[in-house]
Amino acid sequence: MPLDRQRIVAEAVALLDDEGLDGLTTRKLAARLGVQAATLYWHVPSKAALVTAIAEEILGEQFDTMSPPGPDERWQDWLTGLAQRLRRALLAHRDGARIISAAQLSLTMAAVSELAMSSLVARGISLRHARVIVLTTERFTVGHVLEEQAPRPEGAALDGFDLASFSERYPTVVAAIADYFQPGRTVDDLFRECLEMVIEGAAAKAGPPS
Amino acid sequence: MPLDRQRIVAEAVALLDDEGLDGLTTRKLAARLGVQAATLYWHVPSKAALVTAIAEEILGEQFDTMSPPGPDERWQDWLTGLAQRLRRALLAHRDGARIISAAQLSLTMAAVSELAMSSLVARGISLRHARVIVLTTERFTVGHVLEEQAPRPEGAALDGFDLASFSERYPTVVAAIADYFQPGRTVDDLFRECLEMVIEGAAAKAGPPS
DNA sequence: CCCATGTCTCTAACGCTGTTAGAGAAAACT
DNA sequence: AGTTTTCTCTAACAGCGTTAGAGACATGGG
Repeated sequence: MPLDRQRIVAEAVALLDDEGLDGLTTRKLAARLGVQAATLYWHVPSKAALVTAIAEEILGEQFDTMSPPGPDERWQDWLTGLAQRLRRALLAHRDGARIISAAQLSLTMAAVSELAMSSLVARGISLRHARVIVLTTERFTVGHVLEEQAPRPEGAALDGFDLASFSERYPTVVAAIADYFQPGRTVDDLFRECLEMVIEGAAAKAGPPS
Repeated sequence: MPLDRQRIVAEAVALLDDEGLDGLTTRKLAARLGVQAATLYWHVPSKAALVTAIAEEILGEQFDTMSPPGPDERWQDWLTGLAQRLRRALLAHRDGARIISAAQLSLTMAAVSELAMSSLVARGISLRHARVIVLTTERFTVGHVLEEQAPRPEGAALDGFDLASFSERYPTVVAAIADYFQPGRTVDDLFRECLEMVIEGAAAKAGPPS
């Protein structure tokens, strides 16, 4: 069975999950496919293009089917669901947010934006506002997941890190983190609250007269 | 004059501005300092630590002095200014947002969060809400600038990119971009509008009873 | 049947990266 | 003067993305 682009991308995603973006290497990927590294270049023009293809693959897992908001659905709720799917797509794979950031131009992302903006416009929101709302939601989501997936600082980076003096200097931050580690609460709750806030701002901006 | 950590970081920022994050290399940096690459490792433990130090330097340029909101100042306006300063810090240097994302743990950023959260708490906002507000604002800002600084896709990546079919498939996105290129409007306006929206959501969430 | 053409993979290498080991110079203390 | 500490050097390692060019293999034409 000959190698093809789709198998390469699929195996690249698997390698990404195993080793992260920094471990995603043309040689390791080739080895997994039982092939020499140079061979990949017959199917894929560059590693940057491979990363973009990975991004499409990852997004495609959550956005293979997209539907506009139902007639009785508030656009706020629909957009919230969209953002949550985007987050789920990024979280489903290691360094997912970094992959999306590194991707050069994602058609899937364009399709998401298109559907979102046009749906808002269809609800009577101005094009400019729709753009602001969708852009803000997307960029916040990516920014948020980017930090969610940031590696817990290892021992090496924490030489001379004194928790006591940190707590003294930044008591509110520490208290906020402590609150965030309360038993019932999860990282999903935090995202939901933040997103809710963004969407609330969107509603305020979109339909003050409505 | 012997080499010291501060000179290394300063020159690293200059190199960053000249060549971007991908061009920031230990050997090039050493050459600029008239030294061998290995020498850097006596002053800095690793490149990751160097990137973190660069992040601190960049943030420090905008946040060397920080003051809480004035007694007559709305916290919304104050927080808006803070986010705008953060954006300015990131935009002031090439790949600034990527640098901040790659940094492992920034004390300056912690100080910003501390001041922001405690200022909101001082205004009667609950700790949890303050955390959500500050986190959302910060992450949105980083996510936004990250895309602002993303390289314009080059000719190489646009093989087989057909603008006509793109406009056909994603008309709303294209229209929104066109709107955004109108003569009077700048990228700063777009950020301001998005940020305004976030802050408005924050106000709605923070003070429903107030 | 043989040859040519395209498709796919190989070996080998280039220049680059971050990083380490260990030698040496120079300056500062004892 | 001798020893120790501070700083820089040379040399090298393993790994990276990428390219050139040689070969294997199948396919289709004369």
